[in-house]
Amino acid sequence: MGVDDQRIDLDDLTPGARKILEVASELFYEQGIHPVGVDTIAAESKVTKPILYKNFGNKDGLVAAYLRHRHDTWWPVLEAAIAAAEKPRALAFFDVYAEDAKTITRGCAYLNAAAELAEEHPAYSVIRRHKHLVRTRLAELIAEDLPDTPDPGSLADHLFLLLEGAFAHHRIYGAGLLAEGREIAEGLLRR
Amino acid sequence: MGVDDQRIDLDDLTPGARKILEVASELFYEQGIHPVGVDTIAAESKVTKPILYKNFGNKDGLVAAYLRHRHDTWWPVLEAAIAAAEKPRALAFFDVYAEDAKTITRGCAYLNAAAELAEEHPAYSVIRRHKHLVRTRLAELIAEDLPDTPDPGSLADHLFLLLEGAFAHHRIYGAGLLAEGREIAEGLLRR
DNA sequence: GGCTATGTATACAGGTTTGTAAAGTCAAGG
DNA sequence: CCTTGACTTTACAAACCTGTATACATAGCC
Repeated sequence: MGVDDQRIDLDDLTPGARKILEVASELFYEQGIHPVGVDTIAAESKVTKPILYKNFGNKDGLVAAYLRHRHDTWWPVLEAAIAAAEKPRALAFFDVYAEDAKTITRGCAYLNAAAELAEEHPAYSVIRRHKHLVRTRLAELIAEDLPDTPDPGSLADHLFLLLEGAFAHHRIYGAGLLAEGREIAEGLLRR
Repeated sequence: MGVDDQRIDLDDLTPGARKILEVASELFYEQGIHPVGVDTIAAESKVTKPILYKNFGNKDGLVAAYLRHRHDTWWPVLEAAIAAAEKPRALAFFDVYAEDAKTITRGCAYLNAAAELAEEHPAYSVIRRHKHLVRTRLAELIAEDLPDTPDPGSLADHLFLLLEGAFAHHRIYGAGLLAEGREIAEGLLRR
């Protein structure tokens, strides 16, 4: 419960619902939420609209499911990178983001969605939760790996801003800024 | 020429066009681009649709004009703050952003627009230019005020990421992150 | 006076959007 | 054998969207 009661368990989804979610995830990220209609999603996934509405309620529900599913599949990738990383493990965040940026070219899906949606949208809490988890996980790693840091919370937020600032501008400045952010972060952690 | 040939000179606009631009700027920022229709803009500004299309061509043209106008009115405010600031003047960026954040609550208008628009959209170059000007102006101030800095370009980008990272998350984390970013920046500049 | 630019009022074309209704197919499992 | 659940097909309702056409009013300026 708590967070997990909103998880999307792919095994619980019918094949049609799973296909819809896959196609919607791809299109929503590549083109944004508003430009992609449910007709397009239904056509592309070869599953009909009534099934879409039966499974996700309405478009807003599908958007929320898209972001939840994206988080749920991405998070284990992050944790695996953290588990495999040398100390200071906080740099693993930069590596995972850089790896993502090789295949996805529109920056942060959550910030993009937040820019399009009103705060009342059911997906907005998903966005907030995702960012909150990133920020707190980063703070945990700093506190564990650099226990002698005078102000670990401030250092964690410092890295958070470097990481997220670079990713937010990925579409404008490309991957270079992310690499530069990583170098700066490395310098900060060495002291 | 160069950049200025795309400036929006408010004196060159007819009263109707000016009103349209004002109303569109407000609505596009507050609600986003896609949710605001031209009918709404025409109704709210009490100027009819044919005048809107005569002055701005189409909705895309109005969106581009919105961002150009926003930049053109904001930039002198920034320059005034820079002129009035003590060294290191780079901190003036944080103060202007923080002042903005008191009245506007949806973060960076340019990142928000970038998230909604395709790269082929006529407004996209306006977004790129705005961010580029911010980044280079910041680098100029660093180079002038801290001439002994070993790597001024890297320090400038460091501040850029702190500044923009905090502003990009304004809608999620509020003004606190911006204040924290400023403190971190102050610490970096003191050395 | 007459030209030009600005704006109004009204209506419409043509397309796209979300969302629903109704009837029927197909396969697994008790 | 028969119920249940997943899915299809087709059609439709009701908004909403961008953009245009037509005809008229008004005011400044040469």
